[in-house]
Amino acid sequence: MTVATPVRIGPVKAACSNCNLRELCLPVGLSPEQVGQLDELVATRRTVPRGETLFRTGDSFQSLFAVRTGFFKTCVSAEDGRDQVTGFQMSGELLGLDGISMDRHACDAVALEDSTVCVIPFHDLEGLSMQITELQRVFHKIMSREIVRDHGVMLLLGSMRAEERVAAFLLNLTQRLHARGFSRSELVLRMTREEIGSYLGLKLETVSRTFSRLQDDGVLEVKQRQIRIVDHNALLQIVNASTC
Amino acid sequence: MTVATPVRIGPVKAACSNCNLRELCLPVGLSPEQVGQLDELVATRRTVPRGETLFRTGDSFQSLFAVRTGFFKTCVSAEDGRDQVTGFQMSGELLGLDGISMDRHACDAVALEDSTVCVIPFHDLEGLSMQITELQRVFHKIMSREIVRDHGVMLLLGSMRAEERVAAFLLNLTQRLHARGFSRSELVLRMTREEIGSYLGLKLETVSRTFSRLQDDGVLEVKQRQIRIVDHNALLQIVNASTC
DNA sequence: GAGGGGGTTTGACCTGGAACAAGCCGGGGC
DNA sequence: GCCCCGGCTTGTTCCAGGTCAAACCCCCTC
Repeated sequence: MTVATPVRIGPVKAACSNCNLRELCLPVGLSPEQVGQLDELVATRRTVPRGETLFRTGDSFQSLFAVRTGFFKTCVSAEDGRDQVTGFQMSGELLGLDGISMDRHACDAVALEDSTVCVIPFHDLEGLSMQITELQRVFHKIMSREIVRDHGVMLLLGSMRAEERVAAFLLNLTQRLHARGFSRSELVLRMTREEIGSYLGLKLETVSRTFSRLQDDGVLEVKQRQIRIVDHNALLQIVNASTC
Repeated sequence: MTVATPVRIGPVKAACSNCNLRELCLPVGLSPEQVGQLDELVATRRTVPRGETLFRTGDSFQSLFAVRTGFFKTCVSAEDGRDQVTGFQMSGELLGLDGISMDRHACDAVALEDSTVCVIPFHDLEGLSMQITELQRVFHKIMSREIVRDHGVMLLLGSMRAEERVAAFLLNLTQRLHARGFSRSELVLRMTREEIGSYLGLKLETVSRTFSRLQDDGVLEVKQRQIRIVDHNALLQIVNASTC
């Protein structure tokens, strides 16, 4: 039984049972036996080197993917080439939910660092979730959570100002990283200023200026992609600041 | 067996089997017997007078709702009171998917005209979809479609200019209305300029000005909430126009 | 038919973020 | 070591859309 190394290409045996992301991923709340049944289904992994796509708009949809290690962005593009980053995914998060509706992927998923994903054949997942109530429930919650998240992004894009967007973005990232055992106050951005800008509906210069301003104000320390949150409360206040 | 009248309040017997929205709603693609099983489940209707909420953020989540007649908006609000319209729902469309993730609704649903909805107890729906593969599949597709739609809105909010947003909005509305047998070129807006603006991330004045400009350019005829699309292609061009 | 009020239009002005441009910084390759 | 290049910062200018204000329109009520 081979062990996956970061550079290895091709399928490798996965196993939810001994995965430390159990509590953040599809198996959340399932009994050990049920997770065992999932193991059968989630049999393979795939490695995706930095910069490569996991899937692309229009690709036939067969499987969902759970990020095991690494970091992804998803983006949709208009006919005219403009594109929009719709999300950043880290370990334990699912990719590909958009593909279910038309049996084709509706966005591109790109690895922002060398990554590995677990391949979850969707047909099999539907089958198993007809046997395991809890699995069905978890899956529905995950889809619903994505919808709620998207609505939050709409609120951000539709009614927040640049500084608020950046603050909300940082708080969201650190909160998710913290759930994975990382520091609440230090983070390394995996994406460029341009990708952040696309996600937040801002230009990269605006993102950069906003970081600089927050640094001047003593809220952040910014060294390229290394961010230290000096004043967490200030960030919270920026997000909640009513525009009155 | 009573018949629902528009002003009647309270539950009334529903029936998917003889509903003319079958092909746009949850039963799409199910066999007659399967739709019969759905009938058992979708037993009640509710009327919602114009201006009233169907559910509110924080309400305990029990059921999904299928719009039968009328028109809704959903909106999320930030702590500071700002709010963002996240969607407009017409007949055949589902409301409440956001509630699954936390067992509480995560947005408000408000009727923009006197409306009726079919009540779909979610627990029962999950139960039935463990028996009917096709129902499970349809439901997953509906959730996924919502995610894809949301990503489209993010693209709109993140990277389109006012005129493009308004054009995309009108094309989307007419396309959905057309699927329900209405004209492709005439529509009556059910929402205010302010609600359109909130959805599109614009101020009501900007929405109004954009309508006026499109009217001056001979693309639309606007009489208050009555809109006639004079030049459908022009709208398409506005949306697809690359910014080069 | 007078009055009122919510929604809408239009005008004048202002500003936050975009656009353009120049320089900087840091890591990788030779 | 040096150079190169992609990503980042910072300065300047500009404009789309926001803000504020006034008037208008339609419908409803009395």
